[in-house]
Amino acid sequence: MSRAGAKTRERILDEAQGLVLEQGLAGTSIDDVLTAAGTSKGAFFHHFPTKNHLARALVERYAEADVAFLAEFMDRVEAESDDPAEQIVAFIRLFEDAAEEMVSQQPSCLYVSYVYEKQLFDDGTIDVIADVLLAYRRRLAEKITAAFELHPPPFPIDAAALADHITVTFEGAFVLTRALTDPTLMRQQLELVRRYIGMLFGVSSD
Amino acid sequence: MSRAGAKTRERILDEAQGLVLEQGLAGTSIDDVLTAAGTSKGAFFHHFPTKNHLARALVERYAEADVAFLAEFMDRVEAESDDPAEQIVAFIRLFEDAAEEMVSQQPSCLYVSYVYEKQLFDDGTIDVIADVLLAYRRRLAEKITAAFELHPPPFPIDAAALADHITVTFEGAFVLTRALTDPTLMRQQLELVRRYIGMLFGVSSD
DNA sequence: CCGTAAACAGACAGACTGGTCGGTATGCTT
DNA sequence: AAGCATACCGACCAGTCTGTCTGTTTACGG
Repeated sequence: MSRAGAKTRERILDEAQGLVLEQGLAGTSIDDVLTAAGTSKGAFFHHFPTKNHLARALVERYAEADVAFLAEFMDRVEAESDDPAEQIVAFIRLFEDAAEEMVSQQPSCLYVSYVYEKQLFDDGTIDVIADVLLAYRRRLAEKITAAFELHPPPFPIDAAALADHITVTFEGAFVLTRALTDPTLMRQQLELVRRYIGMLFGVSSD
Repeated sequence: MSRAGAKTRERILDEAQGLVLEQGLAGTSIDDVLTAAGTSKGAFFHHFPTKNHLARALVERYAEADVAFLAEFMDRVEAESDDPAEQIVAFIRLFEDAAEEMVSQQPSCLYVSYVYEKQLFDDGTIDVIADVLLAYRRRLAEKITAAFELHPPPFPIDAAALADHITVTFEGAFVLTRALTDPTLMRQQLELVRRYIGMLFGVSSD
């Protein structure tokens, strides 16, 4: 579409994301975003009809990148090994690096902000988040199921729940990281999950 | 102190807690609280000099109850067994029941709301949260350390990190519960942690 | 090089915010 | 009964919020 317009739109999204991650949507005024992005009310409402449309665009962009992450990491670990158990362990290792990077930049997740301010959004916006979480669950759970066929677990265990445990740990670690201002916590927690899954599969997780 | 006053104050705190858990502090106006509590501006500012004082009072009450929980549960599991490993497993089991109860009432944790709206509060308010999290870490970590002496783990593992993993899972499960509207998720996730710790100790976790 | 639409600026409106203030009701103390 | 402190009410104020409007600049097709 527009040539010049796209630039401003991106700048607004970038700055808004930083601010919303830091202080939530309700805590971030449009004027805050304008100041950060160095632009005007006119420009803002030219690109977004309402504040909620910005919120929606934000989470969609965020979710898209997240899904791309999942796909890329999965591709990489599948190229490295044929054993689904080793693939998952390798996946978490990649995840650790990416998560530590995120924490060092800004220890925050847009999903948490959004689900804790639910009433601000129409249902569709929260659905975007649910879809991504379910995508992670599905993709990881099928790997886990395959891994359990090769490496039977010591006790019956739900593959979807174990898949969720990775994202649960990820989101939970953000909370503690913010509360305790400890940038090392994220990696530690994900490493624990990696060890856990390694043990379940009876596979090396070093 | 005051007899009649305490009632209104409590009502304000109760309603405010529900609203803040649901929609965050920035998303909750004083008028919202007044309507819910069926009282007036005058009453509110009689009991709380500012909105932030309410926020502080809220989290202090919440934290106090949380610390009491920790103490009570620990007492109960210590009465049941002398093996620290079994105590921790039993602790998580109690935790599961309490957490499921919380989720069914309102799947939300005040700590998450607060740390994701940090800039609204003075540091002291976040410190209240950090203190509780550290109390959990300390109490659980010393148990874990004791348990590892009786039941050496299969690989070196940081007791504090493992202790944190319980609270990380707890907080993270809230996030997914809210996103997916799945009330069974909390118990599943805590059960996974219980199994994990049971495996590490080589102790039954059924 | 002109016309037209997109891109942007910022003054403005109106609702809502946290917080103030003057006043009243109630109950305890002396 | 007088005096006083606590508890409470709701009109009001100043500032902030989102969203609108008018007008100007920019860029691109013909």
